[in-house]
Amino acid sequence: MFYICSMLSYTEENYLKALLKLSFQNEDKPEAGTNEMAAYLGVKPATATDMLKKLKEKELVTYKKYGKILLTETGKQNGIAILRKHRLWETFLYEKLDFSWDEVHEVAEQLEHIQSAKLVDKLEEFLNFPEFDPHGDPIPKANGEIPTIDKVLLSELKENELCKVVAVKDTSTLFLQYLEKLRITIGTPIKVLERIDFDGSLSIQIAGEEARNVSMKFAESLFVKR
Amino acid sequence: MFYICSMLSYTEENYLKALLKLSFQNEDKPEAGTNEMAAYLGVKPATATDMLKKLKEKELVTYKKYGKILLTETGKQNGIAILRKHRLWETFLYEKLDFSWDEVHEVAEQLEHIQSAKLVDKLEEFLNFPEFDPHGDPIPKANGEIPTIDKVLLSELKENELCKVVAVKDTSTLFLQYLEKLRITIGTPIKVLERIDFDGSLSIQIAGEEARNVSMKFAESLFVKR
DNA sequence: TATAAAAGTTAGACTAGTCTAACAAATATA
DNA sequence: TATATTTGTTAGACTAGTCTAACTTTTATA
Ligand SMILES: [Mn+2]
Ligand SMILES: [Mn+2]
Ligand SMILES: [Mn+2]
Ligand SMILES: [Mn+2]
Repeated sequence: MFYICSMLSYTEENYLKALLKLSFQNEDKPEAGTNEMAAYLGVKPATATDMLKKLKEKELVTYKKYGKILLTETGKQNGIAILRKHRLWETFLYEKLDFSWDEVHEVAEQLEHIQSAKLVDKLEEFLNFPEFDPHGDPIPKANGEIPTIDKVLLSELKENELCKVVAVKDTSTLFLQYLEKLRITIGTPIKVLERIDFDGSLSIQIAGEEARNVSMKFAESLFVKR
Repeated sequence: MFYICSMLSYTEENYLKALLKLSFQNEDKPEAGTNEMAAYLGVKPATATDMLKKLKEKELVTYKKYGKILLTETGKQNGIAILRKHRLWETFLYEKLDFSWDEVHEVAEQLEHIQSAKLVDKLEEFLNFPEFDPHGDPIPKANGEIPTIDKVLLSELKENELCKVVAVKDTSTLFLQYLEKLRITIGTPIKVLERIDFDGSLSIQIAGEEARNVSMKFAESLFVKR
C-alpha cells in the first residue's frame, strides 16, 4: 500500500484522524471547516489553519483559502490506519486487560501513535481479527476496508419493535457509565414498549427486565439492529 | 508513592532513563557526565546541558556547573518506572505477539512512554508478574524494587565449568541474531571446554552439541549463572 | 607547573506546535 | 442590497527541544 506514509508526527496523525472522523460525521458531505476541525481537536482556529497548510503541502488534504477541507486518498488511508490502531488497542485493553469501555479511549489515544507495522498486525492476530471495538465501532482491516453493519438509532424504532444493541453513538464516560448502570452492553436485547410523543422519550424493556423510561437524548445515542 | 511525578515529557523521561542506565553501567560511581549522557541519547552536549538545567529545576537530578550528574531519589524512582514499563512491554511483545528478542526494544522505546498507571499494572498481571524481560534483565516491581540474580560473564568461567545463560549484556541486533543462529537463548546450558589464552576466546559446548569457538568479545557479552 | 586535550557551557538560531489580537472573506439577515 | 455575524487567515510571540560555533573550566601530560 503506497498510501501509508510513515513520517507523520503525532500531531499530524491526530489532524488526519479528526478529519476522517468528521467526514464520517457529516455523512453526505465529507468536507470539514477550519473551526469545526479546531473545535474537534481542542485547538484554536489559527492553529488549525497552520497545520492545514502543512498537510496540504504533503498532499494529505485538498484545500484552498477560505474553502472546505477534504482528505486526499493518501490522507484518508493514513487516517484509517490510525483509526485501525486506535480500535485494535481499545479492543486489547477491553478484552485482555479488563479495562471498562469508558476507560479504553484515553489510553488508545496514546497507543494509536506507536509506529510499528508488525505490532498492529500481530495485535490484530492476537485478538483474533476482531471486526468491532468495545463501542461497536468497526475496526478497519489492514487493507483499509471498514466493515459495515446495518444499524439504526434506538430512537428510530416503532412501538413493539425488538432489537439488539450494536454500538454507541456517544462514547462519553457519562453515557457509558449510565449504560453500565442499566446493564446495557453490546448485544443486549431491547424492546420498545412505548413512544412518548410529548418529549421523544421511550419506555423500553432491557433484556426482559421491567419497563424503564429513557430520554430522547438517550435514544439518539444508541445504535441497534432490528 | 509520592515519587512518581506524571508531568514529565517524553524527552525528560528519556533523559531520566538514560541517567538510570548509566548509573547501573558505572557500577561503583553512579554519576554521569554531560558528554556521556549526550552520547547515550544521541544528542549534542549542548542539548544535554540545557535539559540538565531543567531536570535540576524539577529536582530530578543534582548537578552543578562542570560537575557530575546524579539522580535524586525522585529522579531515580521516575527512571525506574520507565524502565519497568519498557521491560514489561518487551516481555509482552516477546511472549504474546511473537516478536523476536532483537525486535522488541525499538517498539518498547515508544511504548514505555504511554501514561496510564492502570495499564502498566494490568499488563504486569496479564503477563503473570514476570521477573525478567526477554534479554534476562530484571523487571522493576510496582514499588520500585528491582529483582536481582547472581550472574557472571561467560568470560569469567574456568575450564570445565558448567552454566546456564541468564541474560545478555549486549542487546544489539547483531549479537542477538548471532545468538539465535547458535541456538542460544535464556536458559541454554553451556559448558566451557577450553580457554584460549592467546586471544581470550573460548571453546564451548552449547546444550550438549559439538564444540564451538567463541571470541572474547562474545564471552564478555553474555551473562551466565554457574 | 605550563600547556594541551577533554569536558562542559553559553549564545544565538531553527523547527514544530501552539497562542492572541487584528484583520479579511464569506454568509446570513434585515 | 447593506449590514451584521460567522468563519477563516495573518502577523507576531512563546515554549520545548534541538543544533553549531565560540568560549570556559577541568583534567591529563610533558
Ligand atoms: Mn476511542
Ligand atoms: Mn471505540
Ligand atoms: Mn530494551
Ligand atoms: Mn530488555
